[in-house]
Amino acid sequence: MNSAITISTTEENYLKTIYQISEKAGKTATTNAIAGGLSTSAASVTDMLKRLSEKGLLHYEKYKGVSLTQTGQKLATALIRKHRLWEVFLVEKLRFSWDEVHEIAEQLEHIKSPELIERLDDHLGFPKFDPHGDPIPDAEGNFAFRQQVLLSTLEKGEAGIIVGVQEHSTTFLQYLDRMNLQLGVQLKVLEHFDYDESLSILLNEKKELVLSHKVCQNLFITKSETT
Amino acid sequence: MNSAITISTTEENYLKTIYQISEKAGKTATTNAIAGGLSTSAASVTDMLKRLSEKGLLHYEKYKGVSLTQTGQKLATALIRKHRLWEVFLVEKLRFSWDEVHEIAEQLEHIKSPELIERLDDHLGFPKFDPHGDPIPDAEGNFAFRQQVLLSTLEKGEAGIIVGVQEHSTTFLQYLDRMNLQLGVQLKVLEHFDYDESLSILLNEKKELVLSHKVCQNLFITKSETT
DNA sequence: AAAAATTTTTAGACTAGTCTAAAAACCGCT
DNA sequence: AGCGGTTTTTAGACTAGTCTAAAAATTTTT
Ligand SMILES: [Mn+2]
Ligand SMILES: [Mn+2]
Ligand SMILES: [Mn+2]
Ligand SMILES: [Mn+2]
Repeated sequence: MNSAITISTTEENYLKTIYQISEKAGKTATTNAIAGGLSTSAASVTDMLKRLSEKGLLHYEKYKGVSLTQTGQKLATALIRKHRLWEVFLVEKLRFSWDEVHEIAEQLEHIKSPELIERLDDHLGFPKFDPHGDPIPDAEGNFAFRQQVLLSTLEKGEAGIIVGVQEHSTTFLQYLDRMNLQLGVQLKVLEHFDYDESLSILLNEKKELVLSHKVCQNLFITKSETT
Repeated sequence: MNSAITISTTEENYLKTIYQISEKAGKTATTNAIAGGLSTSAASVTDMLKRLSEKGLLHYEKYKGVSLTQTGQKLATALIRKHRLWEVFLVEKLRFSWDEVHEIAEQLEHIKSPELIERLDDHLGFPKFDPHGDPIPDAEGNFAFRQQVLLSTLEKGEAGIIVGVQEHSTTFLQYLDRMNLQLGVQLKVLEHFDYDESLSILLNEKKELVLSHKVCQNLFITKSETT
């Protein structure tokens, strides 16, 4: 039945990058964008696109950009699933902090064993979100949906809970730690400063603090009922 | 300081195989033996030996076989450490059975992160032996020693505890499971049959059973005081 | 000690993945 | 419709790792 295609780690990384680009940039991924995402040359990308197209993992037409096939998408989401489950493992079980796990998960996501990942999922209690608040797709590639907005869109007086980050850089994550802005923290907007679009917020109904616009644009919030 | 040599997964596998061959076969590993251990051609091995020698990981002289340098040995034992710790993880935490873990550990052992492996060790409670009874070297490459003999060397009346297996094949491990011959099981030799060198043993002071010579030559036992 | 058998090395070729430089195609603008 | 700039593809070369076939060295047998 299954024509048992083997897929290399390199190919997997291309698929994942293409998936992530297509996801946010609407539909097709361009050669240059892929090259950027993988820190490789455009020439290498063109080469690989031909090979992946040959294997039926994406639709490729010269100069037209690419989009993943059903099969290609399945492989990409499986990779994201593995990446995020390993991140949960590293944080929950091995006590790594959220800014240390991405690089290790980049390696672990390529371990090949369907049984392993299902058992890991079980071991972790079937988490739906990773340590950065990103949704973990199920084995079929379906992501959980969650109502969320950027903190920068909240009005004065509105309240909510931090549920995720948009940017994943180490410096941002460490900054958040320093400010006690972990996932699950409850906050309320006290004041909006038009001058630089910074916000004054109240953390856990205790600490008051001012956040720059840049920070507010990178924090996902689920609004709570304001009584 | 550290000239930051990078080492590929392929190179790691060569080092591990050479270490394991040198260990049991006395001193130097031959080209053919390495080729056999890695299921590759002798020509490929010669090629790689030159490269690893160039990198200072082993001593190579044409036609004379090879032996690992200090550095090469450190890398090899680090790999064995990782392999065995991951096997413990798979069995203890993810509930795999001992005949399913080797292949997965072959992949996991190549994950590069010193921090990861030390945290894993901690998480597992610093185990000294893996699920097959093989010793887990510490971070310096030192193996724990344990008094052990093959079951086939026990005399009638002698008793002991199963502490390891010599052969690691799936069929052997599954056979042991079927016969309830797990690590830690206590046994006593009831009778020795000269005809085919099989042994009649008493398991956990309860069940009696006859084991072939082949089985007895692949089970490690730590003798207990016979009162 | 020479012949035969075995092991190891060399030579040459192949694949996956990468690069740089140059050519070709595409896009926006006049 | 054509020019200029940007993007993409092609061409050609390089590395790591592999292979087969043949040559060279070593070991075993006679
Ligand atoms: Mn990540
Ligand atoms: Mn994440
Ligand atoms: Mn193993
Ligand atoms: Mn083992």
